[in-house]
Amino acid sequence: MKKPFVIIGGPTACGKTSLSIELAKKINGEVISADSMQVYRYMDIGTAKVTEEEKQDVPHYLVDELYPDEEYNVMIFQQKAKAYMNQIWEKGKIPILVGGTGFYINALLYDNDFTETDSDTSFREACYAQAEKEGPEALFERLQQIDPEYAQTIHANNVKRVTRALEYHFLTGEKFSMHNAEQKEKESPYNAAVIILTMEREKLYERINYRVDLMMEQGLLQEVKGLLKKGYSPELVSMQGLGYKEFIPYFKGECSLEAAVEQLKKGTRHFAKRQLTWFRRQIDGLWVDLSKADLSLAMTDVLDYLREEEILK
RNA sequence: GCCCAGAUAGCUCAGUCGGUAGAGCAGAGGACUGAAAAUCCUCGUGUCGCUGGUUCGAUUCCGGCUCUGGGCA
Repeated sequence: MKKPFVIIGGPTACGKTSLSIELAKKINGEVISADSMQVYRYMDIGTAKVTEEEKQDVPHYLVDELYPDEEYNVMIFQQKAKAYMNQIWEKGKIPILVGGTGFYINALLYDNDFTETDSDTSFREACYAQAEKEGPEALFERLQQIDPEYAQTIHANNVKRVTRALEYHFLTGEKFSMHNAEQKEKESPYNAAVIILTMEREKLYERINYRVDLMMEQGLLQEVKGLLKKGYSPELVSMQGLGYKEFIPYFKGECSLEAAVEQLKKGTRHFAKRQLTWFRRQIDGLWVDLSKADLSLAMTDVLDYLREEEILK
């Protein structure tokens, strides 16, 4: 008997948080965050993290669990999230995965395998050095030699992806394309229902722009300054998040505050678009357009869907 | 009222020595399977302000008009 699992995805600023909390109260659920940035402590305003007040006593996991200089990636997310799911089921409750990081959602939903390897980054660094020195094509040629199938699906300029494929081959002796093909075959081990929240593009962009202005009023600049003051380097993965990296040039005196804010708005809009692309192509589910339905109407649709999918009786 | 400059893609502008046009930004689409809020790829037809004239042919040259800057009174 597969266990019930509810997933709420969607682009940033579309209203995932409030819907997920309402739903959790209705179906006796607890929330696990599928978000690569909200895990980090001290990064509250810029990540639009749920506040204690918003939570309304609904337990949340994978929020505020790491320091900004700690590593986080799909594999760590997957391991932690699985553990929390089991805890939630033991209580007789339903886990609700909420977030905008589609890659993480997939990883958990299909229980993809991420082979454990050591965290030695010397191989990667050598790859970057080569790409830097001889150009990305030189690195890409190596991939064409060992895994032409994967090379065909990827662009030579995507040094990050090329490097990962080379690293995978280096560590396992196998082709990355084979591994990926296997993972794509997988069926979900859960009785899962996926709800994807969306919104008219224009309205979503308006909300994003407005939310950034609000973040500035709430003291985003002080938050970023505080992180730097604590000694967190701009190089950290956490500091590459939207709402953080945009202010580094400003602090260096390389751009005006207005320019940094505009950059953040633009970056967030582009991000929302990429998220939508991911959900469209990668995951089937119920799409709920929040620009056409208010929260209570959307909730009715969601509950109907959960009954159809036999998550609820 | 007169003089000068401009009017070209949603925005800022380039350009066509006369053969119906192109950059940046904005925007759109896509990829992704251990950095994913990251990384990467693709996409530019618009009455060239309106209206006459010259011309085989005008967005380009000439005249008039309208609007917008700036200057002089």
